[in-house]
Amino acid sequence: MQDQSFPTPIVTTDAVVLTLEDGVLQLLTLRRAQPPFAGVAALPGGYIHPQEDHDAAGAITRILREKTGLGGFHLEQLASFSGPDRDPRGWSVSLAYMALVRREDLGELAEGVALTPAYQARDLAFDHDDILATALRRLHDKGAWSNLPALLLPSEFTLPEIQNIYETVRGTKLDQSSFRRKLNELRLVEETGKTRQESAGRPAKLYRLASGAAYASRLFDRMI
Amino acid sequence: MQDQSFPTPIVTTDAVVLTLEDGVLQLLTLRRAQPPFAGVAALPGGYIHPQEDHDAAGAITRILREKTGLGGFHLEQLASFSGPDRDPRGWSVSLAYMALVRREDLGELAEGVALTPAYQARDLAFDHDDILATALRRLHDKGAWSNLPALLLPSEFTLPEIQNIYETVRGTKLDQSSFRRKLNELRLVEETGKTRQESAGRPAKLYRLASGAAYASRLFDRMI
DNA sequence: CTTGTTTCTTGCAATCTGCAAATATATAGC
DNA sequence: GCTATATATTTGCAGATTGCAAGAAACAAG
Repeated sequence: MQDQSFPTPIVTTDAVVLTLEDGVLQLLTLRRAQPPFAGVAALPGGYIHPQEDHDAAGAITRILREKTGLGGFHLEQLASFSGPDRDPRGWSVSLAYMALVRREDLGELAEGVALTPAYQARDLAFDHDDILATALRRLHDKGAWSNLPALLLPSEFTLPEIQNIYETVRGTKLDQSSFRRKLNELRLVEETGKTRQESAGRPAKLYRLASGAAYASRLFDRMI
Repeated sequence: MQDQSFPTPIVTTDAVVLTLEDGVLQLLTLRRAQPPFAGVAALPGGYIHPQEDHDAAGAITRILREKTGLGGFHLEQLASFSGPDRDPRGWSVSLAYMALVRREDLGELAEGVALTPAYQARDLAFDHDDILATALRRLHDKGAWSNLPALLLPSEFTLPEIQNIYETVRGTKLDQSSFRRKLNELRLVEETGKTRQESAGRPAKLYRLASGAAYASRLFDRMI
């Protein structure tokens, strides 16, 4: 750490914003107005403003608010992505975050903002395909032992719905009775007293996330 | 991502280098020669050199080689640390890595380089205490389901030794028969045919890490 | 050869999981 | 209303996994 006689990297921050719509995991993208990659879909992101941002998490929070109106979501660091080629403007670093949002908290989508099925999204600007893949992997991993996937659900949901999001992020079917046994043991959800019925069949009870359960322990002992 | 009319953050990279000496987890520190924090122990780190570094991992690899002579270790990204106060020179970002090294690959320690017990290390320069805490947490978490702690062991080790490092990073005792059963199921280790005897008692067989086992699945189904 | 020490192995009760069947509550058609 | 169909929810239990504890093995020292 001597004198800094080197060109300093460009520093940006980007976010993989995920939500659940009709049982499908959706990625929020922005169509870029300016070069580079003008017209291409990209993760929301931008420069850090040292004068106003308290840290990188504060920067991405500000950027998400400015560009999508979003406020109130689960935010966690993903990783950093760096190198000379990922941004045509020069050697750059992106501090990548993952944000999990309830669809109802997203409201109407502003101009240029779109939702696309997360597992099909491709050809994003920069190396954003890689960043997305990292987020999906993280969600997969934490799906084995945390309540992270549940944060995507609406405020009230059914047991088939919560099982479905876990199956989606894990990419496997889960045993229904085992899943519910765990939900009870961990006190992850609590009944609202209401029920809901789509199509024919027995109505499903509605649940909400239990207040204290920011993080449960693992869901299944034997989940990989 | 419009014009960059803002002061750009300082970008550095730092590494928590851990190794095992006499069964104790040790942190590699450098005594700082220059301000800020001259004379204080710090994690090895430095500026990224966009001209010569292919990415941040390349930068920290170069820095570790230059400052400690080290080459050949397990390296993984930890997190980024950012903000206006962590470095007196201004708003900064550190891309933090964790490196796990065999003590035998570290050789003689160069001037200014020291090993200190990782769980007792305190009052490091900058926010390096926080970075160390993040590394120890990561090692704790991955100790539940990966072979990461085993990468700290010498090339030949005994079963009590490998169990000890897992118990150290997890902070708990593990059942001996269960631990060995898993080691066998996962084919994490293989016998060398040799034995070793310290003090009294039955000699311990020597093992090496199995070649293919870069990452096993979880060690114990029920480990948190 | 007996005792002490450390390593290694085995047996088994208690717990956890996955499968499958049974039960509950609705709609739709007659 | 009654039956068939559909979806949600619960229950029972065989089989797998784990933690505990005791046993067996290999060496040093007296």
